[in-house]
Amino acid sequence: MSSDSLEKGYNPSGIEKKWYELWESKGFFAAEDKSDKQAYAIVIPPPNVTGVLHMGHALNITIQDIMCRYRRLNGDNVLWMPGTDHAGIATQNIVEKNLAAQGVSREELGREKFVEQVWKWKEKSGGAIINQLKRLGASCDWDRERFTMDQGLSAAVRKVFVELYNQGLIYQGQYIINWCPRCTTALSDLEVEYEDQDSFLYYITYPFENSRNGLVVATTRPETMFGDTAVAVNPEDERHRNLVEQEVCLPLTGKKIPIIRDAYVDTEFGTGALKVTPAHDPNDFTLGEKHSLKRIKVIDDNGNMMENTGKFAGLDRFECRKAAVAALEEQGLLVKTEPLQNSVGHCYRCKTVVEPSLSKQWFVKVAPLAQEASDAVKNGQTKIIPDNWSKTYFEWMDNIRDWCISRQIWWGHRIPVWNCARCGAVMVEETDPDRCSSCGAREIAQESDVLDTWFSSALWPFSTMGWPEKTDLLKTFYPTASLVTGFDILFFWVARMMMMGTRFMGDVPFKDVYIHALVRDENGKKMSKSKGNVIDPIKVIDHYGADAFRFTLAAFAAQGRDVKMSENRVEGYRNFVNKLWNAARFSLMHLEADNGDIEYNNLSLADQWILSRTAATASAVSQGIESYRFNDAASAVYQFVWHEFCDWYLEAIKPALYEKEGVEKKKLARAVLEKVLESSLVMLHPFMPFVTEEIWSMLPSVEGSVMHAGFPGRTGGLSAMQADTVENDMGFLFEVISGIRNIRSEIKIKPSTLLSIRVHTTDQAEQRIIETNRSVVENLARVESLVFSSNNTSTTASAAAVVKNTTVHVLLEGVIDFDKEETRLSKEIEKITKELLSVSKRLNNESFLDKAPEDVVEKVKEQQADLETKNDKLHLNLARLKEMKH
RNA sequence: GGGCGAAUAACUCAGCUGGGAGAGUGCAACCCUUACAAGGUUGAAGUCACAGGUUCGAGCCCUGUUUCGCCCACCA
Repeated sequence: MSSDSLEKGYNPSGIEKKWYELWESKGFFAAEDKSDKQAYAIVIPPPNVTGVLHMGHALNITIQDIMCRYRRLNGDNVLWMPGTDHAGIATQNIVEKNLAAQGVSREELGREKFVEQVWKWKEKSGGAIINQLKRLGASCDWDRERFTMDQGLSAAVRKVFVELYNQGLIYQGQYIINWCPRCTTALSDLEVEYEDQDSFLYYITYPFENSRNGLVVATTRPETMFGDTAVAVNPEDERHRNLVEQEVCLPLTGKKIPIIRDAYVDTEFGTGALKVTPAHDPNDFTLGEKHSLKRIKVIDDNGNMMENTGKFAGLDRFECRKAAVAALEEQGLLVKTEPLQNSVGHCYRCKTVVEPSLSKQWFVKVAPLAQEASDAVKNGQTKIIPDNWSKTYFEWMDNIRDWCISRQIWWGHRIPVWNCARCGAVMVEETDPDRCSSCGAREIAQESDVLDTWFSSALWPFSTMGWPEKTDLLKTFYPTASLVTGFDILFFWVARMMMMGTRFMGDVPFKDVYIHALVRDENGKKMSKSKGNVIDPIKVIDHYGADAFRFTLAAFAAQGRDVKMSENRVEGYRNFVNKLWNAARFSLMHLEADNGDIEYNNLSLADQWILSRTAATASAVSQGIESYRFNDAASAVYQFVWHEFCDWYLEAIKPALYEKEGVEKKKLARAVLEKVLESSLVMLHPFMPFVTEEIWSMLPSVEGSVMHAGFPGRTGGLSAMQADTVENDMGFLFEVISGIRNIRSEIKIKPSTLLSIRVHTTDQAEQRIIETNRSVVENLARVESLVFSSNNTSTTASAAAVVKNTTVHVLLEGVIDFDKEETRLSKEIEKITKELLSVSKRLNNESFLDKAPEDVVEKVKEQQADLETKNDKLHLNLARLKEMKH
């Protein structure tokens, strides 16, 4: 036996790396393109190539790995498809920053060279996160790793674009969009993050011609006034009902602009007069459309004032705000300024304030796609778990606006549209054309814009499997089983995959969407670099081991909105890993290469019990994982391993293992011990892959990897009836032991003192249980002498524990402390009395007897009977004790 | 403005279709009993946010209130 080589404490460093490399090199994570086995697929939410592993990834990956490893243990053909996302703006920003450090701008470099640089960066430092996923133990099929910009995926993107265009679902047009002046690109509505901000509301007089009077408008953005093409009032507004003027003068410019009337204007806000800037405000844009107003852009792509703003030209938009206000004040046109909290949009990549701006962009007409995607969830083809997210999903799908998909950056899928310089023809092609398809001219130019990153991610579930080719992989694995993700990208990603999947595959991309919580710090705050509250998952792994960390995440993964991460908790599960390690160390001292078969007919009660519990646990773990209740699964196996296997079972079989009951018993116990340890390792493997594999490799009786061991059966070789009896009997034995321990502790008998006990029982079965498990009681309660007595009246001093129909007397000659035992008994009686009261109250209630279901009434009656028996016996003992005191 | 969620032991949280409240940590006491002190045994600790209602019975269902968090929306 090699237990000498096992360290006392489990040390994960080195072990994790060893096993991960072995699994990978042996191809244990590989899926089969075609197979008779049940197919099970998950596509990874592709992290950004720029990504660094954070807690959110860790939870997300752990959950998926648990499901994949669990399915493999059940013999499925599992595909966990990995890859990364090119993350257009984010990646471009990083490379630009690097270049800036060398004093080079991307414009200086030119498009082609710049994109080359990005690829170089990607090869060198991109995808670092993949190695971090491996540290976690992620069992992805790495040979299939994909990238949203690789050839296959790019082909898929083109095909989808062209088809959507041909279906009339992609169009180009001049609309107001969200513009980031820092990234100099358009953004979709989703890519704008709104934040409440302390601003000012400026009241400005727009005078009538040749008058000191005018309309006072209220605005938070005076700098846009140069683009005003009207002032709007509500026709119902009393204040403006008698207005005769048709125009006002736009201050600082001298231009005349019309007064329009529209019910859109809120009479409650400001002065009830609204300046209208169709080129820089989405609402004003619609208003302008309705009233055929001119659209005048006054802020350029970099956020500076344009030539048409006169002396303000060239100023930054916020500088201009100050300057304009000052100028207005000087002219006496600023009526007042009051503070106002409003919500301002920021770029989700660089946090710059977004400028709503008129621009020519490409859009996807999403309504028809959204309809299909919405229906797929309504009719149950895809299930969202937890279900309350469905409502959010529907809500969004129902109110969706067209998706701006063009980005004015260089890193990404270039829009496959060419324009002919000669005849103006527009070509939308899957393969690059070399001449105009209508006039044959060679002077054609491709659109310079690239597509929104999320456009390619939307195709991920099928593009990664080889679409548009008809691959075996698609046939085998599409639609995938589950998509696991946080709710923060429900709209960005999940909704769009649903749209593209239903449209291009004719089937949903996944059957289940499991939305997990977001990980926050221990105070419930979002982890962010600026707050400095980020816990680095890799550091946690270094410190506590990947297994402990994964188990913590699983235990935390209750279906909810967020989980609070604390290292304290990880430490607890590190201890659990260590507990398992030591249980294995102990077991290995007793196991041999051949421990024989389990002879079900000769097993001890403890053996039968642990087999029954193993089966029950296997069932609970399966159910937990299959229903996305990972915390239930984790706590079931935790409870089993620590408290049932270690605390009770291992202690209970020590007499047998040390051959205090003969060779035969020892052999039987070994066979069961082996089986239960193996089952425990397998059940734990999805949660703690490394330590379970390490221990597995040390078992003398098994070969191969724990990954292929097969998930334990759910019956344990016992019938349900047997299991019931066994658990009841064992429960009784535990109570007897706990009763004795309680007496020892409460009346302060040292643990080193061996006890003498006398058992009195009126129940044959109970006597038999104690008798046949005598050594268990002796060992666990530290008893040296155990006798049965038919006589319940004792002449010697004793403390008594009552369990069902049995009274256990702990004999206390010389050591008894009457007072302590009296207090203990009284306390016990008090407790019982209380319980008895509540039970009787129910049984005395006629409506309860009348209306409650029979089995409930029956149960309560039994409870009452048990409590009464116990109560009687306790009183008897208390009375005797008092007698002896005198 | 609309929607979603949370409030349970000192702390962090479980508690799925209503039957009488659990875990981990922490706390207290005792113990280095030949796997484990990263451990063992025993114990204390809760008007389940508040107010009503439905029910024989409510942490769970209904109504309202308070506090906190998140998401969405065209808050000049």
